[in-house]
Amino acid sequence: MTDSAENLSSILLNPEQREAVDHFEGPCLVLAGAGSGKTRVLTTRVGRLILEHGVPPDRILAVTFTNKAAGEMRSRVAAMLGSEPRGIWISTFHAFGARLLRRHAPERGWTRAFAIRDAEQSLREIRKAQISVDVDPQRYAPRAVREAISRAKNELVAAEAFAKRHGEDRNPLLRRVARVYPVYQRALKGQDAMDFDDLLVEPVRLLEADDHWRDHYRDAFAFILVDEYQDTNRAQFRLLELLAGERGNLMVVGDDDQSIYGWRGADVGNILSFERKYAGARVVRLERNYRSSGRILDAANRVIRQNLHRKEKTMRPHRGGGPPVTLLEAGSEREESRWIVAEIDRTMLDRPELGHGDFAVLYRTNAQARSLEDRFRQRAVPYQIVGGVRFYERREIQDLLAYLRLIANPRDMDAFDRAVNYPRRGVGRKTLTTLGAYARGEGVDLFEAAAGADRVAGLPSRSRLGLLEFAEVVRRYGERARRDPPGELLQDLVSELGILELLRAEGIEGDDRANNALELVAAAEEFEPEQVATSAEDRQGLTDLDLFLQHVALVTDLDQHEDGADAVTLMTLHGAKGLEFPVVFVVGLEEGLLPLARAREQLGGLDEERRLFYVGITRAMDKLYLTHARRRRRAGQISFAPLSSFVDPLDGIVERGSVGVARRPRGLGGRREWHREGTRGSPADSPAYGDQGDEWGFDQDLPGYVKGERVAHSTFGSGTIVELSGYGPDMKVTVDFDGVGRKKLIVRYAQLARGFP
DNA sequence: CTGCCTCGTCTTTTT
DNA sequence: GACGAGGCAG
Repeated sequence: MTDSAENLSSILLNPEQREAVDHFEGPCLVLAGAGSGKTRVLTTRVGRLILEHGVPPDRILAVTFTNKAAGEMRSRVAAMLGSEPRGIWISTFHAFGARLLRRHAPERGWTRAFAIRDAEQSLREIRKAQISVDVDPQRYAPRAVREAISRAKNELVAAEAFAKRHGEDRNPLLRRVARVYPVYQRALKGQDAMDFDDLLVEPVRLLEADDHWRDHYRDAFAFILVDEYQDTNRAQFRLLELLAGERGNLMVVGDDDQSIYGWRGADVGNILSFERKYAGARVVRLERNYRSSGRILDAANRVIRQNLHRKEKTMRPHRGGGPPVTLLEAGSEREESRWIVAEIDRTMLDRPELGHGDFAVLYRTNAQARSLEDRFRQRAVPYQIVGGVRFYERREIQDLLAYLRLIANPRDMDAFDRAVNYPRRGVGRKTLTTLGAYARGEGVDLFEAAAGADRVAGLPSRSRLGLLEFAEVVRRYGERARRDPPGELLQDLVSELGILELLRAEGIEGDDRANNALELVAAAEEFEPEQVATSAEDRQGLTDLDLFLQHVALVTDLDQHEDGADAVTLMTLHGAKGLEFPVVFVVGLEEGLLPLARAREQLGGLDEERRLFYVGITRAMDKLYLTHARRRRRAGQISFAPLSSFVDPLDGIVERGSVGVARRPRGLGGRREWHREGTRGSPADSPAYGDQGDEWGFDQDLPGYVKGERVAHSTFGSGTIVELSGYGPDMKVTVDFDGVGRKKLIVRYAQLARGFP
């Protein structure tokens, strides 16, 4: 980026970009297609507001979705202005919410040191809540319950309102959620904890309820800018609305074609709502693409045109044709990985100006990273996997964090449960039940009960001792936390508990785990409270440990992507949004994987998958590869799937190749459905079916049932196939029979009749 | 009573 | 391939 060298007013902008940058007061909607320079527009506008309009930086609020995007904006603004403007608010929605709540949580019933629960922790809390209101976690998956609660929060439906609305719902899940949600919410509050969604919801409640603070912040944030606006959910829209007020100095930048977070409650409709709410808003469209070659852009346009409900726009190339898009068919994911790594080697020989950092491999699911990683390792090609098993979600990290959380907040029962028996202290389920009963009887919390384990009847001496020792450690560190920095606390804790020795003794992975623990210590030592709470006033009453924990909860691995690194980037399509690479591989283009099979079950799900594909394509600057594997291991099973239908519109413009695929007659097995195969006993296990010349005969053997197909059964009547599994004689179908419900049938016995209406 | 083992289920994407 | 549940041995 040469922006820093350029004088602000001489930055090259096209007329549309200039219009957006020049926009001063009032609402403005920027529809910015992929690669149209939206970050440049946002950062340049921030620069102009400060330099040319004299707006104090602390009255500018810029919100993004990811820490990565926030960091990018921050550094580009700094580069443009020579240094980071003091006091400017650039952060993610969630970090912004957390920052407001650090000031105002007491008005909402939490303390300012509130704990932030990550997804895993929420799940455990929900499971507990389910059990307490007698909703069987086996029957109602806690994940599904969490999703429902999260959706409700995103739509600003509080627990009581939800209970009232859905207590008698026809949908049995929602009826259960109506019971769980209030209990879950009370449990969080009782432990001084919030989940991610609360970080958005509670600020909204605060501003809605309190005129004084609403006016205060409206005045404080004279100008608001929002990146990736298409990904906002209802709560976020409301928050913006409250902050912008009537004045509406609000610039939102988004692209409906890149809306890929619908599953998380994002509502593209917010683009329409914006136009409705701010009827006089200026609308600017950025349709010139500066990133991709003409060929790549052509492919992108062809793909996205398949979506019907979109704001019509066509990205126009700024660059010439470039090499053709390559479509590769591989026999298996191993072949796919091999070929990709080999192709990277080849390309680097051809084009010595490229480094490993110029390549990216993008996939739909994190699991796909595995076979790629194997191959990159084998061939010693440097790579970085971004996302996946997140550092802060690792067991050893969570164990240590649990101590810190409990030290900071003895009310945190999730932390208590996790830390109390780590390292092993002979405290198991029974001991905890006994302790819990005692605590309830005495009206104290678990932590106090543990500290008084002496007085608890019916505990084995080993458990009693363990509890006392544990309580003593936590108490002692709790006192230290008031003055000592988190790095020091953690360092001492790790050595006092003998964590490293314990982890190293675990065998193969032990050393890695121990190193991770050390990395956490290092992260704690490097932590500067000023990063999180800039003003001394915001830090008042909070320990550095409190701030460290709030910070950690909002950091993900995705932020650790290094642009400068000499390594191929491996990440999900979701993770790739906002990035660009000279050479991009979009892999796993199979029906059922991209698009994911489950997406078909949701309204608009397929369109969202296609947008995801579009996002992947538009990351590429010079060369784009699309790959698919005929056979792939998924969830311990082998699946077969034909080429994704998403590639159809590229017919005729792609250069095709294949590797490790036996030739087969056309017209056979061309059906667009993917089938799952049991590994056990299937011929795929035998060495004869290696990577080459593999599944000859497989496709032909598969009874041609297709998901969605209508069938009839002598007893159950007619129905629709909703699931296929198993292989050959073991093949099973799940059929949703009209009026009878779902039945899983073994094809061999079921004698299904086909071709039913 | 705790801890280890096996079994079965489900696994999309992320702040 | 990960995690929870449930069973069993020490």
